[in-house]
Amino acid sequence: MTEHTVESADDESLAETFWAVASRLRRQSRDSLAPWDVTPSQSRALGVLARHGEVRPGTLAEHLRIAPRSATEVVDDLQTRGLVERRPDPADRRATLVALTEEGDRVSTAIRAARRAEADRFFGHLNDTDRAELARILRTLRG
Amino acid sequence: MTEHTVESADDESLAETFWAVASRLRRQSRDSLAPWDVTPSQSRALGVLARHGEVRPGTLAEHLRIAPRSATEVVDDLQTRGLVERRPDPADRRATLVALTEEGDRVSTAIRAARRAEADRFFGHLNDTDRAELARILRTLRG
DNA sequence: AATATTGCTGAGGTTACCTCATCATGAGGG
DNA sequence: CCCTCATGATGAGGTAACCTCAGCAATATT
Repeated sequence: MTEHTVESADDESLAETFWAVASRLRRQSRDSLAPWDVTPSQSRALGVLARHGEVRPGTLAEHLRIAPRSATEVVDDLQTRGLVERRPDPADRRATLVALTEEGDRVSTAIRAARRAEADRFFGHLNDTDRAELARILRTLRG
Repeated sequence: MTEHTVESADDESLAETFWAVASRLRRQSRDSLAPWDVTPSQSRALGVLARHGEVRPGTLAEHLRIAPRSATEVVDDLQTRGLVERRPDPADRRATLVALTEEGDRVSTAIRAARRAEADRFFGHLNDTDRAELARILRTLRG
């Protein structure tokens, strides 16, 4: 007998399974970043900077989908570690531009390789078809 | 030309997409729990208690996959809200049993319904096939 | 020129975890 | 029976990754 609510009994466990996977992935991410003493959120910010070059904190926040204030925080941490520097935005004296330092560039490159290896380890258990399916379905859900 | 590392260029974005979805789901979860002033981690604990009846904090921790100390904390919060009570374990005077109060039972039932509705809203965008595929693939990854 | 908006950051808070140390109780060996 | 070791819970204290709200400076609007 088909239910009115879409497979309700299973949806709860679908969410649960999703979170179980998330937690595994999170742990593994954390571990694979350990060599650089960089947290996941810092590494995400490094990724944005590597892809977009210098950006304002506010823009960084948009890319990371976090509040501007939170981006300031991540930038602070990265600056303390010498991976990033702030310079005045010549176009607007209120604004700051955040850019990778040379070391930030080196580290972010290394991390990108490590993340790739980590993703291979994690998603590599799946065959090509399943991986493609997963990507497609997740993109649907991302909204 | 097929790569040696499994679709490396896409795996990074697969992880990214995964996290984007996770973040959306987390926000929605939080919102759907708002009426009861219960946090997601508290609701997870309520779920375990509803399913397993009274358990020790340590057992609860295992089900939630968190450290025993952290379970103590969740129980504290739930007890403060009157949703849970601690009673001595008659079988071991070191131990405590955590059980839902009547209100805890009511709330956990209501939350279960809300979570179901929420999952419908979230995963309901998918057709039956995709939802089954997603469940299957995630179970593979859960390990 | 006056007002509103924008960009950043200080202050302070929250959630959900963690480890380590402590204390009581329980279990097994001699 | 006592001694040692293991176990169950919790106090103390810490962390990451967010958040809001308030305030200041600079720019944009009217």
